[in-house]
Amino acid sequence: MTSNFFKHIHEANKNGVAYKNIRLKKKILAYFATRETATIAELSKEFNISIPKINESVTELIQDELVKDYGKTTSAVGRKPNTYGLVANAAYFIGVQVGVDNLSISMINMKKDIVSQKDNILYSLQNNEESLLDICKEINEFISKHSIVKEKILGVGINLTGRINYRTGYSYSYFNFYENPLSELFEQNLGIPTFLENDTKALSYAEFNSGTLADEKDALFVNVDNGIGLGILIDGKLYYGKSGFSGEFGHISIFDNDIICKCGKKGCLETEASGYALIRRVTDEINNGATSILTKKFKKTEDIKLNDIISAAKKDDNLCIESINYIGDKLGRGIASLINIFNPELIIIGGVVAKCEEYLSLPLKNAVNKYSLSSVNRDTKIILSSKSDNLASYGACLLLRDRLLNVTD
Amino acid sequence: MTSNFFKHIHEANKNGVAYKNIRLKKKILAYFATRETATIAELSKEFNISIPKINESVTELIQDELVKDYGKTTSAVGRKPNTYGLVANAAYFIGVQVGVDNLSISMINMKKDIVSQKDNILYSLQNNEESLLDICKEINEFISKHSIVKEKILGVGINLTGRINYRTGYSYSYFNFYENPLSELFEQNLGIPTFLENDTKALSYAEFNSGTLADEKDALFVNVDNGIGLGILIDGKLYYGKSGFSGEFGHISIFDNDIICKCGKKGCLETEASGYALIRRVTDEINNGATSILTKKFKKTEDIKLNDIISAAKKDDNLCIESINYIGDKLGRGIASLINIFNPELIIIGGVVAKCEEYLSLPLKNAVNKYSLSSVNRDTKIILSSKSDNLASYGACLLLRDRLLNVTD
DNA sequence: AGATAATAATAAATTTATTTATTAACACAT
DNA sequence: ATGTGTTAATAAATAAATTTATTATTATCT
Repeated sequence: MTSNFFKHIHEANKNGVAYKNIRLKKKILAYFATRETATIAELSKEFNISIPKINESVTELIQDELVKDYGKTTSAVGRKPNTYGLVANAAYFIGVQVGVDNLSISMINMKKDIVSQKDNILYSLQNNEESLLDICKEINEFISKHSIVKEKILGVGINLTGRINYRTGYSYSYFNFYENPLSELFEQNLGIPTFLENDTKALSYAEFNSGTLADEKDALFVNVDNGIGLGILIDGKLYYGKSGFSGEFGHISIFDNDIICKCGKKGCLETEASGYALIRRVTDEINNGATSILTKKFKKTEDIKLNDIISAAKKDDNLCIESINYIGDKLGRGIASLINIFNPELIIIGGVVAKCEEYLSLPLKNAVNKYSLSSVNRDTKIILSSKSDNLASYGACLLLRDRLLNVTD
Repeated sequence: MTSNFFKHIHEANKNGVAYKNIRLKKKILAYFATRETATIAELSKEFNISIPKINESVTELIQDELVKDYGKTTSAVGRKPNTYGLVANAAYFIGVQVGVDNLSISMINMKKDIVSQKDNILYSLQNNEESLLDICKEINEFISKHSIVKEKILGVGINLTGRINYRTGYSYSYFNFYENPLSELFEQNLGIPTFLENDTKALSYAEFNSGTLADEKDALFVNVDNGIGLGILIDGKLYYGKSGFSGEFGHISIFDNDIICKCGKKGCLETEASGYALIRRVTDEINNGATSILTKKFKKTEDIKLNDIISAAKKDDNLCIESINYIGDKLGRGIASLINIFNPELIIIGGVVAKCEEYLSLPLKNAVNKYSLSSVNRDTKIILSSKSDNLASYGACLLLRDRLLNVTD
C-alpha cells in the first residue's frame, strides 16, 4: 500500500491558508528527515505551534504510514516522551553515478539506509543515444531485481560529469542532443521521476551529510580525481550559481605553464594539481630516465594508473612521493585562494588522490599557509575525506530524497 | 514620540506561540522595507495569513506609528485597495565610512532616503585610541547638528577596512587593542547601538540594493581601489564566511612575480591588478624614461595619484591607457576564476579604478573570455558601477536598517 | 512498596483565525 | 446619470488553534 500523502511530495508547496496543514506536515517530515526522531514537544518548539496541533499532524502522518512511533526515550526525569520518526520502507530513492567506464547504482529508503547497491557495472560513457539507453537499461534491470512496487520509488537521481542544470533537467556536456530536457527522456524510459545532478555536487552532498560535518554551515569539498571539482556548501545548502555550473575550480587560471588542459585552455589548476597531472609528472620523469618501483612493473608508462602511483608511494617510492608532494603544493596554492575568498570553516579533500594522505596533505597545508592570509586561514580546518569510494551514487540518492522531503529548502 | 514597538526591533526574534503576533508584525515591517508599499491582500498572499488577521496587524502597526496608509492605488478594475508603507521619519539610521584620510557620515530614515550626509571629513586613520575617539567625536557632532531625538536613531553602522566580524563586533585589523568587542566601545561613546562592518561588504550592499540588480540572487561586486575587495551576494544575501573574512580576493595568489604585496606575500592579484599596481606601473615606466602627460604635470612621480592617471587616460595619454589595459587584463584573469567558481549572474566592477571605463573593461572582458570556461562565462554579465562615490556610508546605513528590520534574514 | 516530583499526553474551555456574507468603492458601459 | 461588473474592506458566523486543566507515566526518594 502506498501513502496518499505521496501526491503532495512531488508537487511544489502550495500557498494559501487552505494548505497550512499540508505545509506543516511537510515541515514535520523534513524535520524527521534530518533528525531521525523527534518528540512532539521538540516539534512544537521548532515550529512554534502548540502541542495539540503538532500531535494532530503527527497522528495524521502515522495514518499516512509515513511516520511511526519509535517508543519512549531513555533517561531523564518525568514521564518519557514518545519519539516519532520516518517509516523506513515507506518509500525508496535510487541514485546513479555515471562514470567514464562504469556505473554505480544505489537505492536508499526513507531513513537513508542503503537498501541495495551495485557498483562497478561495466559501461562505456559515450556521447550518443546508445550509451544513454544503456544507462536506462541498467537502471531498469536494477529495479526489476527488487520486489518493491514502482510507486514506492519516488525518484531516480542521476549524476553526470560536466555542466548540468538540475533545475531545468538539461545536460550540456553529455547527451545534449535532444531538444527537451534530458531528465524527461530518462523519465520516459524509467517511468519514474528523474533528476540530474553534477557528479561532484552529489559526491559533496554525500560527504557533507554523512557525519563529516559537526555544525559547519560554510564548507568546501574538493574532489581530486583525474580532474578537480569543487562542491560548495553555503549556509548549509549546496551552492549552484545561475545555471548550476559553479565549482569549476579545476579550470581557474593560476599557472603560466604551456600545458593544454582538457578544457582547451592553458594555466588551469588541473594541469599541475590533479590526478591527471600526477600521472603526467610521473610518466614524464620515468620517460626521462628516472627510476621507480613502477619501472619494473610497467613496460609501457601509458599503463600506469593513479592507484599504481599511490600504492608505489606507500611503498616509499621516491619518485611517486615527490610527485605527489609537488601536486599537493600546487593544489594548496589553489585552495589558499578558496580560503581567501570563502573564509570557510572546513575544507574536505576527497577523490582518489586524497588516498595519498600525508604525502599530499602536508605540502598542501604548507602551501595554504604560504599563500593565504593567516588571519583568514586560521579559521579553516582542512581534512582528508575518510569515506569509501562509491559514495557518489549514495549522494545522488540522498540529494533526491532531501529535495523531495524539502530538507534542502 | 517614539514607538513602543521599537523594543522588539533590537531584540532577537522570540520563539513560542505567544510571540506569533510580534513575529508577524516584524515580517510585515520587513516586507514594507523592501517593497515600499503593499496592500492587505498582497501581504495576505505573501504570508499565507487571512486578510482580517493581516488587517489587524497592520492596524496595530499604524497605531505604533511605524506604518501609515499611503492612499489608494491608481488604475486596475474594481475597488482600489489601500496601500500601506513605512512612516519615513519613524526612525533613523546612521552609517559611517572610515577611510584612510577621511570620514563620511550618512543618515537615512525608515524609507532609505538620505536625510543628511557629510562627506570628506578630514581625518587620519591610525591604529590608536585617539584616532578611534576622533571618529566618535565626529559622529556625536553629526548627531548634535540634528534635532532628532536620540531614541529615534536606532543604530550606528561603522565601516572599517580589514578583518571585521560583524556578528561579534570585533575588529582585527584596526583598533584591535581592547579586550571587549570594539562595537561596545563605540556604543559607550555614542549612546546608540553600534554595529561594525567591513567597508567592501557595506559598499557592495549599497550597490546590490540601489537599483543595479534586476532579479539576480547570485552576484559579485569587485571593489577596485588601491586594493581589491570582493562582496559576495548569494541567494540574495551577503556572504560572510566563518568569521566575516570572506572576499579577500585581492590576495589570491595567481602571479609568479616578485612584488611584495602589502599583506606581505608575493604573487597576489593586487600586485598586478589594483589601483596601487596601476600607480606603480605608471611611475615605474616614467622613471624608466617613458613619456606621458603626467611627466609635465608632476616633478616627482611619488605625487601621482590614481585620479591623475585616470584623467590622463581620458586625455588619450598612451602610457596611462596601456597601463590601465594591463591591469584590466590581469584583473580579468582573476575575475575569470571567480566566474568558474561562482557561476554568477552578474559581476559589478566598482571602486575608483572603475572610472577607467572601457580602458579597463574591454581588456578585462577579453581576459575573462580567455581564462574562464565559455559555457560558464556566458551566464555572467559584467558591468561597471555607475554609482557615485561616497556610497559606502550609505551602505552602512542600509545594512543596519535592513538588519534591524529583519530584511536580511 | 508507596509517595512524590517531574514531565507527557489528552480533554475541555477559551481564544484566535478563517470563511462566508455583506457592504463599500470604483470603472466602464449603456 | 444609472446600472453592472469587479475588487476591497468589514462584520458575522464558523472553524481552528491555543491555553488551561486534568490525567497518565515514570524515576527517585523515603
